[in-house]
Amino acid sequence: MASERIVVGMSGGVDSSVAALLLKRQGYEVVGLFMKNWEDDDDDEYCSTRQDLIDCASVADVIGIELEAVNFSAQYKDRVFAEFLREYSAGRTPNPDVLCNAEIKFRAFLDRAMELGAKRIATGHYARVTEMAGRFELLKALDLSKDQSYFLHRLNQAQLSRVMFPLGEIRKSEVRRIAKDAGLSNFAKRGSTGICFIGERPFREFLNRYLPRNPGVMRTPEGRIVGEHIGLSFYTIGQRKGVGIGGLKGSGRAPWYVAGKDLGKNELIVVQGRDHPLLFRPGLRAADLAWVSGKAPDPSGPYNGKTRYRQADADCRLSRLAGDDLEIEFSSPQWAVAPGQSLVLYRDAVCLGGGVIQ
RNA sequence: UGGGGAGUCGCCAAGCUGGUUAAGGCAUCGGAUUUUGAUUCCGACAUGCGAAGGUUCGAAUCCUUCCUCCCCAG
Repeated sequence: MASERIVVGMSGGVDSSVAALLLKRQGYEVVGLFMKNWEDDDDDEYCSTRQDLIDCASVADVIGIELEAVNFSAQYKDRVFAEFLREYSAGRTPNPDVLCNAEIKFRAFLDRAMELGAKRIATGHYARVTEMAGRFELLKALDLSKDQSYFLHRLNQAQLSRVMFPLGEIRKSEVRRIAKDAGLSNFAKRGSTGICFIGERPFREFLNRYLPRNPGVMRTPEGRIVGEHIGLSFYTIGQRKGVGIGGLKGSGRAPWYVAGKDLGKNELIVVQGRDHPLLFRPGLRAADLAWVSGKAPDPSGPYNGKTRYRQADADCRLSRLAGDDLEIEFSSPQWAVAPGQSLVLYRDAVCLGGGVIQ
């Protein structure tokens, strides 16, 4: 009796390894697929994909599954990185991993998996998918501290219908334990961070390879010049590190944060103190909307919104909903809302989708 | 040039009626957290107090000279 063939996106980390392991144990015919989507442009100081592939191979061997490798660098560059640079150039703060999921992992990768004879794919994401009468819902992971539905909110029905998240109901600590018990060599491997596929690296240097510097003045909302910036693109709202203002005569002892950008004048607006009122927004506008169900949510309902990954849900309501553009109001003002980041709406554990903050 | 004030870590800034390991904050750096960017948390950070002498058991703290800066006079 032929079992269903599942292609698992494997990164070399514990999560995707255990995802593959669990599916194998459930009797699926599992094929591991390793993605290399970023060609290292120069030094490989931060390039760990070689080790990742080795880890993958080791795990695949222990689990007893096939492993293949694919390279979507061209697609990544066109559909994700180009947009990433466009956004930064426009002074905003994009979230490339949200796009990466929608365009690469759950599109290019999914397509390849289909070609390999699979009907569904699986990843090590912490999230859940449920089906009711042919309709799919994206849910938060049971382990709320690891929930990654925020990054997946742009997935649509067609994509979700072909996706499995084996870790959605397991705690991270449990994942490591399973890996250890199964003899997977990467059971204690440190989770990867940084932009997906590009990895962790000094961000300002990295950006500087693609964006020109354009120095200007830093000033307070009152107009006092307090420093110089290297280019508006290199800062994000709410940023403290790198502002570099210290010990101004006559000012308090609180640190300084980026509160805004004046693109026209090339000025960075900075304020002192984390509770400065200009750092808080009562609401926001989002565009480029994407809804998991395919339809916009009912404007009347109360929702929870996230303005960034790993932020506590914030009560909010829709104050306006046009075609591809909405406005919401939070019941309490939100800190450092950054244009370019995603607003993701939830109703309890259900991730409804969202848009890009304007 | 006279009169006054000030020179302590990259920046603010305690200490200055002599005796402490020379506070603290910001910045910076390192780490933790984190599949974006941020935020947050933890840690590091002046054998040295403008310089040189002196007094003293002991000086950033007292004395002398010099250097630098600021203000007011001319």
